Amino acid sequence: MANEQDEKEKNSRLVFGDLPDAKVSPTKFNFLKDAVIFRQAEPAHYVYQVIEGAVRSHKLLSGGRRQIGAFPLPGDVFGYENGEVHRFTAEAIVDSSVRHVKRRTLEREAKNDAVLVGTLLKITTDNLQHVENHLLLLGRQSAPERVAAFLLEMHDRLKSAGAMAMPMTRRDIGDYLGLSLETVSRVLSRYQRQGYLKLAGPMQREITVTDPVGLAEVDCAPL
Amino acid sequence: MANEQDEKEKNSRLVFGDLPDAKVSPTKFNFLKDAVIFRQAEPAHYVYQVIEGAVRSHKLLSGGRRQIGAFPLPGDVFGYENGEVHRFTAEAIVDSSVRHVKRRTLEREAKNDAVLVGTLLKITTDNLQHVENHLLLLGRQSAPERVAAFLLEMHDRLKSAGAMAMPMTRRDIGDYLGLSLETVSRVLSRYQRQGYLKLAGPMQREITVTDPVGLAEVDCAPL
DNA sequence: CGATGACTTGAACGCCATCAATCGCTGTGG
DNA sequence: CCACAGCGATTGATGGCGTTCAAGTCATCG
Repeated sequence: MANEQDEKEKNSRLVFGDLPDAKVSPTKFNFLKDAVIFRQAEPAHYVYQVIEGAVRSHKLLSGGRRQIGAFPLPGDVFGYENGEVHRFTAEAIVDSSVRHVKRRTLEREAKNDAVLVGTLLKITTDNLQHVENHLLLLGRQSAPERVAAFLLEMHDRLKSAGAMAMPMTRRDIGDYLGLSLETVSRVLSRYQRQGYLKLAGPMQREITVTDPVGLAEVDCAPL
Repeated sequence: MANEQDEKEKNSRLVFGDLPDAKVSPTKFNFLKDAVIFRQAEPAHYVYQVIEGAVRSHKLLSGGRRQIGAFPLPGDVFGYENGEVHRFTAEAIVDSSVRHVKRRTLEREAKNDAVLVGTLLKITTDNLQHVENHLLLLGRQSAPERVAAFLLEMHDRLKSAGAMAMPMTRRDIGDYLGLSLETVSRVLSRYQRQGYLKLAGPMQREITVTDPVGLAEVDCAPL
């Protein structure tokens, strides 16, 4: 919690950096916008890490309904499944580059490396924790609360001084929050009118949170 | 998937049975209806298993809003957190008995026991998978779909020939599905009228699913 | 420069929550 | 033993929040 960026770099180094060069892929794989990185139910041969760009991982339902589970950003590890298959589909949100390592390799190395085991466990735990918090959001929070939570999450993760350049569309945000794209748009507009944030850029994708404390109050504190 | 009951017994034996007797608690702990087993944010010293009865694990939000994450039933392991604290509160739904083992003990043993490591990983993975599926349900499914999914889940887990004796209230079900208790009641009534199930018993807590295939069609298949 | 895609905003609808009344079962005390 | 209080479930009425449908604007791209 103290320094998320350091954590991320530590994970990165441990999972991707400390393996023998022959076994880890030094190559960057490039994916164009909307390209599929892996599909749900495919065998999970690789574990991935975003180098640059942004990814969305989602599940589909009949009728074109979609639930996005996470937005892996640069530094984030994704697609690490303990099961045999991927449980989400992962796509590049914008042109992105990614590196990967064979899951089998990772597991083999882990047998002789207690620290690596811990790192993998931490990735799973963080994953689990994020999903558990998202349960509460999807099950019991109102639209304004959800959008506030999203903004605060991104505010934290991007730790940008100033405007955040959101790579995802309003529809992506909606599918992450269990809302329609119109509702997301309306709530963002309202927050701008109320002075919580400022929208800018060509598609209003640059968001500057001007009042994180106010948003935290809206995103009703747990308990 | 082939035989869930066997899986459960295997996990049970590996986590609770194969440890030196001195280290595993042979005692049954009894909890009265609505008693708290552990609380969210408490240090997670123990891992638990339901022996008999039923448990609910939940998170709270302001305004009395509650999201139940799981209903551990006999044989199920719960409260296994890789982090230092519990992320849910666990309560007995009805008078229940539970056994537990120290997390530290488990971790120590795991260092010399690759199989135990696998078991713990599997518990975490199952956990993760369940929560991920629940995300989709809470984010994108309609009330009738959610109730159908719940019925099918219970139908699978209780593998009872005939009536299932639901230990939880309509409110518990609602808080699990992100619905109001009234909506749960209405949908159940409608399903009974439509011949999908039969409600019986003092508080209509005995549910017999008469048409699981029909319910599976309602609970819109993923893709 | 027309076409496409993303965003916003308005209007109307609908699903589900909320409020409220009733019923049935359980347990308790007169 | 029975009246009554209390809890859970059901069912109806109403309303609101968010979805859906529909324009209209703006930026990007062929």
